[in-house]
Amino acid sequence: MIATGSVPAPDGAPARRDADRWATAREQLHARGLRWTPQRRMLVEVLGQTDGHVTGAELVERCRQKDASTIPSTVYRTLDVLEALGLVRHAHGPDGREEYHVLPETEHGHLHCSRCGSSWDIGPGEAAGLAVALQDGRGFQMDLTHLTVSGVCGPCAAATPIDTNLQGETMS
Amino acid sequence: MIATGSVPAPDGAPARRDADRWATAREQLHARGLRWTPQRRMLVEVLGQTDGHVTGAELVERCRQKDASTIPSTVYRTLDVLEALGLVRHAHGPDGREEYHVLPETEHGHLHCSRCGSSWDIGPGEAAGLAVALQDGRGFQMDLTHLTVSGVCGPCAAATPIDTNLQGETMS
DNA sequence: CTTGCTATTACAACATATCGCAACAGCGTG
DNA sequence: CACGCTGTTGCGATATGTTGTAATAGCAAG
Repeated sequence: MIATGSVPAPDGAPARRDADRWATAREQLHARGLRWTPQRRMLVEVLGQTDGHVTGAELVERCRQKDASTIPSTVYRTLDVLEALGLVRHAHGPDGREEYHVLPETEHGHLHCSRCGSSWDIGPGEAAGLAVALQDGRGFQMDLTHLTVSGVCGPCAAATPIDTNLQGETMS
Repeated sequence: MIATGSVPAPDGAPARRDADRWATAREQLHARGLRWTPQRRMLVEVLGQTDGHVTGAELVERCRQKDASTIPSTVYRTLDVLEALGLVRHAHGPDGREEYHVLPETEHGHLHCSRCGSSWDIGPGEAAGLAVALQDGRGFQMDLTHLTVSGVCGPCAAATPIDTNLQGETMS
């Protein structure tokens, strides 16, 4: 896989425009003096076949399927680089694990029910209230893509009206 | 719920009231058929001397100072139990690591600047907008104590010219 | 005080992510 | 096309949590 610069033909990739986005990866790396290596090429390929969210471990796993010699640290480091280029974004799942978003999805955050484990996307509209409050109050610019909100969804709240909440201890 | 009104806080010293909260830990455990062990006693003691936020690793570390034979898994499992009792809450720092809140602090979330690394608390007021939007829109009850918002704080945003049009170049 | 049920612990193996460092390799140059 | 600067990789070590399991010990009953 010594793709010496003269092989512009991206092997039979699906005719999808998304590919264009990733096709620029190499150029973007070059533009910053970074390199286009087999490992990076592979990860970009995997990402190109991905949509939505993926955990870091999942990406490592998929890369391993293509190349069993894949090293985790390389994958994580490459993801850092791609994030710097704006090709991916990461957030943290409800359990704190890394979770990557493949761009260019609509910017969104996540909602996670701690009771049933389901999760949904949060659009800019719903987060606007918080964003404005933080912006006006502190000039803080919220990063919606990194936002994960935990709580209890409607169905679960309705299913278990009375929970063993001991919080908010009424003292004295 | 067992409203133990047997110890109506002999309010001698203001600081002592915090101790009372932890003093009930044993009773609360018993009330659920759980046990009061040296390990739990130690962790509760450590938590009693803590305020604000602590990472799991930090707690493990402090317990180790009191008892070098402390095992991490025991600490984490005990924290889970204490969380079920409502004595502590956990969230995830910007890097996804566990972060515990010792109650009864005012319920709050966290704000973290990805540029300078500083962080602040978010009060119920600021989060109200989001909470209401999620509640009205989906009947979702947000858990503010588990909320961590990432973004760029005012000073950092001011220090760096606007480049949001390009691929957000998040250094690091 | 002894006994017994079972919640808890210690410990080891795993899982996920990061870091240090020496060897390697991409790619611009001569 | 070889050279060499420097970005990258491989890989072991480390950090932080999680989980399985046999052995231990809290606590209440007898």
